[in-house]
Amino acid sequence: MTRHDLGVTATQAKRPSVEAQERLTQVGLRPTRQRIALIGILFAKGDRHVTAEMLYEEATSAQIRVSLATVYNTLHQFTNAGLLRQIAVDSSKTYFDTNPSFHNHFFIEDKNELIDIPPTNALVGAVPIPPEGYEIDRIDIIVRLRKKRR
Amino acid sequence: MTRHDLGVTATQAKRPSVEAQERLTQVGLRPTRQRIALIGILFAKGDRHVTAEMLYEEATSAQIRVSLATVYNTLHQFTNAGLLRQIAVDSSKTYFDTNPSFHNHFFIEDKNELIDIPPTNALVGAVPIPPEGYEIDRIDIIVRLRKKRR
DNA sequence: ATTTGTGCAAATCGTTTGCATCTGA
DNA sequence: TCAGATGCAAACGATTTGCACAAAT
Repeated sequence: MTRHDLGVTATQAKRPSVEAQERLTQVGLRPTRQRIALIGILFAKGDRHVTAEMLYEEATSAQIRVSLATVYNTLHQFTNAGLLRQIAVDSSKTYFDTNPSFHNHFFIEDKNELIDIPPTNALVGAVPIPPEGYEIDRIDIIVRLRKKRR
Repeated sequence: MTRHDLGVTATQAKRPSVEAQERLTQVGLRPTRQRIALIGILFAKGDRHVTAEMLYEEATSAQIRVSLATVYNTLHQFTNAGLLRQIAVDSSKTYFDTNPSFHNHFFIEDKNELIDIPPTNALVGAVPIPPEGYEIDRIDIIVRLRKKRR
């Protein structure tokens, strides 16, 4: 079980999960009803790439009462806590990745979909040396894909 | 002289440039007053990373009458024509790079500044294989920098 | 003369904020 | 009890759009 996999199934998402509660407490966030529910949805099924709107829709249709503003707050709190990673694909929507460890992404332009690049297929290289006084915060690599024209 | 360097100096930017006109015609855009002026500003001094707002300010203070909407239009037209490259650093502002050829960027987080990674310092590696039916449009690599803490 | 571009203001859209109310420790 | 969290609606900021007018071919 990886660090970001809480082992919560989709059906469990609605019920308070002990694991989710512990996880929240660990990172210094109060285990509220909304946060427990959201953490449940986010980590229920493997790695995901969600927008605030997507998560909000999903929570709402799962009978979880939560406001969009709280979804935004929660996503940022989880990101600061290291549970999520933020990804900038374009200047409109912001995506959040449930796998915070370093890896790269394919972005399928005609579907606005973000998928992990399998590690066996990864783009790796020398890490550049930052200018004096700065250090690397993180490296974002996005490989943009378009439909192959034949 | 590189392909994207028109050799136009800052002082020439205000006067219609034959080179700018030719360049526009080449890519199928009518050489209008605004487009000639903007192309002049953009390529006057080496590689740059501008936002629509930045370019608009610069044009305005150089006595060039142009609307912000036209700046947006023009930036997109130039991008489609291959004169510029669009860079997504975060989900607020959109940056345009006057060097459309492949290279990577440092993003200085505390200054919201984008700079080229010198080629000698570049991050290169194996190019990942896209999923079936897709091909690589482009690869965006952004190395985010924060002030070194001592 | 016809097509294309421009400017303005209003509209859009994702995201943030202010503030009253609620909740968890 | 009471700091911290939530919900709502209003505010925001970057970008886009509709449309009348202007400029280029």
